[in-house]
Amino acid sequence: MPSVSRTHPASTIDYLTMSVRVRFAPSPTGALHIGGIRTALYNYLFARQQGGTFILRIEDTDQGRYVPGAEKYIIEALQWAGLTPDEGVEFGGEFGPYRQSDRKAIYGDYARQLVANGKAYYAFDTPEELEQRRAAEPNFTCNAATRTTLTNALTLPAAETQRRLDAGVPGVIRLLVQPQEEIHVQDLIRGEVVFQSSELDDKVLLKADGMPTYHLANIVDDHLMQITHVIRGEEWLPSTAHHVLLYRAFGWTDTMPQFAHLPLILKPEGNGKLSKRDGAKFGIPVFPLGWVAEKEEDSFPGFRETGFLPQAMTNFLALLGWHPGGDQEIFTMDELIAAFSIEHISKGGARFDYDKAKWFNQKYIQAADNADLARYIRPLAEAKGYKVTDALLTQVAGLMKERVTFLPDFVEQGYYLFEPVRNYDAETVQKKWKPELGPVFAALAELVAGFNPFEGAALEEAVKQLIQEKGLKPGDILPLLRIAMAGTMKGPAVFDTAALLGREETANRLKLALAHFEAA
RNA sequence: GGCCCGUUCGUCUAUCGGUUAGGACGCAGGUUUUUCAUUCCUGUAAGACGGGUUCGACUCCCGUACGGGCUACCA
Repeated sequence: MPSVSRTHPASTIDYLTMSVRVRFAPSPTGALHIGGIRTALYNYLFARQQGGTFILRIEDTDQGRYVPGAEKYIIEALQWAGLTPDEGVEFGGEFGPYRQSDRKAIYGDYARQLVANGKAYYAFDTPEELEQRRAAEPNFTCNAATRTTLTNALTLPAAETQRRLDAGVPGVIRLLVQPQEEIHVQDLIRGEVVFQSSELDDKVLLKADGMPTYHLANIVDDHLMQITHVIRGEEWLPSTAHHVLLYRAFGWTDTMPQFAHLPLILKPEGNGKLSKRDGAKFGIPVFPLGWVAEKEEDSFPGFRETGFLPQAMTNFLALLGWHPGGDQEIFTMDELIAAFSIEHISKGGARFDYDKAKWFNQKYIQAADNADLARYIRPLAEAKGYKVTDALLTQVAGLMKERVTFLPDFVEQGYYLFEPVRNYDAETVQKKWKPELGPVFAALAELVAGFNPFEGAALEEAVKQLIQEKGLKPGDILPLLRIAMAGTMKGPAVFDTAALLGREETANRLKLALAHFEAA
């Protein structure tokens, strides 16, 4: 009879004395999806709160899926989001290397140790042979019921197995899953989840190319790096049974990390989890940073390029699947850290709500310091060819921040704060302009030209007085004044705009607008 | 198909056996601003279904339906 090893409760004492160590372990297979950022965020929040360590490990064991630039992207994205790792690739640490391809030698030894202990075995079936079996037998999987019909160390004479190994015949190492066992996983979010080992397959641990599979590398690294909590996506829940089996096989159950499986982020509309293609499909960013590919159609903008403040994105993501209770919506990073708790993570999938994301951004822009906003606006303004000063940008920020959603809105909606008016709103001109207003405009221009100091409130008072003297109402002139300054009926208070533009430019715009009105 | 997870307003969620089921986004109306936006106010709308357990169930249990994930020498 196979020996039945049971999960014995991990000695909780260890967790009380051991400092928290969590890791974010993405594969460099392309741009990091917003769901990945959320996973990183939760790990980060937990680490910070517990006074623990947040580690970045790169899981690049699949050479076929490796995408150049992806690792750099991941690091940049984490830093932009304010989730800088304490340890990991590019960040150093005592437990490196942190890139699995650089740890290749380690895994083979551990896999062979399992073979030596009878917990794993060599298997020589080729991918093609297995594919044929799967095609022929609907529910075929490699396990206790089928492994005796396959080509492996359990069915081959010992001498033949050795001959193949010596000859370098390609083969893999598979976990020997004992049937008839119950595997209990204690998930911090979902409670106890039970699996029947007879339903599990003999997972490949070491591939024919000598690289480990996710399962092996993950367990070995989490153990070696002394990871205390594994916070990852729900898609890993089914394979957690295998992971528990691996901890048992290695004899590491005492220090096995605690698991927390996060709910998935769902598409904005329709069914299924959010995917890479949804960005293009719905015309919204689903990545933190843009991705620049050789082909135009493979490139896309991210939250950053769309004009999100990183804090707005993280606040939005934090609440997508987690809530501390209470009515608070806006949280600083420090508040998130203080309030975070794994227990309050929801179980059900959360739909990606772009409207909510936009609202957060708007709120964060409104609340931001003008000088801080100026730093974000500068590159956008310079890209348009505007020559700007910090003083100007700070003023623009102050004038516009209550009416924008994205950072680029400052220079797009508020373009007339940087360059001449491009066109005048015809409808307003038609409705408000009368030839007899010409002299009034001339008087206005004169007033402006001699107005000193050129300050908004005082100018407003003077202009309104002038309007009154001419026997007109503010409503007769102010809309036209606005059109002269901005060309549109949308925007900041006219006199604030004029003050920002300065006396000379204001007078100039009055003159240009008058010419336009009279020609119309 | 098999295994696993899930299910409160359209969306994100609160509630941890006793509430007129609360908040936020969105939407609608109003207010403020002689523009737009902001602000503020009001409205809108929910416990998938069926059985239990209980004095009492959104909350616990079972079933069904629906949704999702996994089922690779991918992670």
